[in-house]
Amino acid sequence: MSDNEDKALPIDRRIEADITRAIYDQRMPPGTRLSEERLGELYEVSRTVVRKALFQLSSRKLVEIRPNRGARVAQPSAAQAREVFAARATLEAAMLEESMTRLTPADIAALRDTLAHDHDTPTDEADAAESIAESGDFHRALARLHGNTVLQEFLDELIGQTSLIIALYRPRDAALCSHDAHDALLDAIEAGDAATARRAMRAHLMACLDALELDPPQPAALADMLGRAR
Amino acid sequence: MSDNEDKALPIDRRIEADITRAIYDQRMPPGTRLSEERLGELYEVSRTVVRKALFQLSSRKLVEIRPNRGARVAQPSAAQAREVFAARATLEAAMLEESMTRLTPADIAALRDTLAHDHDTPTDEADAAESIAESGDFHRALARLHGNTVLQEFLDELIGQTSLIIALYRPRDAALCSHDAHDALLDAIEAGDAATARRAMRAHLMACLDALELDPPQPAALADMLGRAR
DNA sequence: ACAAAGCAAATTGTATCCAATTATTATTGT
DNA sequence: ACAATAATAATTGGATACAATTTGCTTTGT
Repeated sequence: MSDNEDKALPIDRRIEADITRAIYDQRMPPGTRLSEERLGELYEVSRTVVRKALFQLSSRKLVEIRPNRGARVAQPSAAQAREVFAARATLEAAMLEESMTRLTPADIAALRDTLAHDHDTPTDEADAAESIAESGDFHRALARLHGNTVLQEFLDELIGQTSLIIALYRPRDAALCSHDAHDALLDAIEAGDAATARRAMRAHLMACLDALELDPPQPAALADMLGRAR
Repeated sequence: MSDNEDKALPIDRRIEADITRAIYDQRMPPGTRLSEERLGELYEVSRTVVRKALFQLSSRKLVEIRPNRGARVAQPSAAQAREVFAARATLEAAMLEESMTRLTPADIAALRDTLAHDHDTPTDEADAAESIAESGDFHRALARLHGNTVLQEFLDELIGQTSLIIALYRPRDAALCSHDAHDALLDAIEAGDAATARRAMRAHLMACLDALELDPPQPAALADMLGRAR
């Protein structure tokens, strides 16, 4: 009875879900090799079904499959990172603006509850992973209020990719997409009109993007590290 | 030398592309069964690679795979149809509004050329299929001007699903997403500001949606067809 | 003659096997 | 001792074989 959590969903879906969760929770860093045979023996299943799961994951851009070279957890480039955030800004701003007419005070209260619940966690150390996951949840909850499941699912994909981007490009200490930022965003939503909310959302996402360290970490500074070479 | 068009792309990609094109061109109606064995012998390839292609297609929602029941060309429900059009309206309106600052007269001229090229075709009869494909091309071209490839690819998916929706729900004669409508849209873009263009795009897509016959074609009218039954 | 159960054919799901490619290690020559 | 090359091991791509499920048909009983 306490064997697997979801008993109904097929084994390949379970593998997919497990890897997805591991990526979201920052346990599987970008670049991690995903050997078909290894995964197969882990789940006691043939490579056939593992391959199926890996292909599904690659269609969501969470893993990258290079021909004859196997699958790895994807490593989005800086350019891709910028595009994902730009896409999120466009999409989430538009969705929020359209939601504004329908947004009830109860909706906003519910969102605040989610945030308050998160405030308990100290946000101190390496549980930044949890903070990132919760940030995603907030954006997902906001999108759900819009009501369009097609856009919801697409945003889900983008948020998933954002996990990888943050894992790759977040500076050592900086907390990203802080709860405070979400609080401020909610304030703007509550107080302002549609256009204001739209701008606030875009500003928030662009701030998150700016907090990243997308520029290469000194690729040519090698000489310096070797003393007074060259 | 004249064997296959694209020699470089792997066989599973080719199958995928062929089916995609067949759907776009309305040659493969929704609901068409896609037997793994049949496709395999058609392309002289094993079921393994056919399955791969079919799964890719299902992730783009062009085919529907039901466990142990095989794959069919997808049949989006009326509810899904509405959501896809709503998603397109939100997305394309937002993208267009953001493009407006960058849009040069040359861009608009290029778009008009595409439309003029299409005007040649009489739009008379069953080549409505071609008209539909060209309509998609117009929207794709417009999206390309925005510059974000992530949103571009997503819109591509939505346009693909739109092919299925039109195949399912377009009334007998009515031409959908007419060239005239696109001309008018371009006029609005050329003349107006960002907000105007946004509204024009939304109005255009909603007009397309309204032209569809989404309501069930008299599911309870069966009795009438059978004379004075009941 | 009709309904229901059972049987047979076809189709999908999964495992295993072989071929092809890539990565790693060993070897050899300078 | 190092570089380049050759041999070997490991891993993925694809085909075949078998198991499980579904579908259509036949048969049987009332």
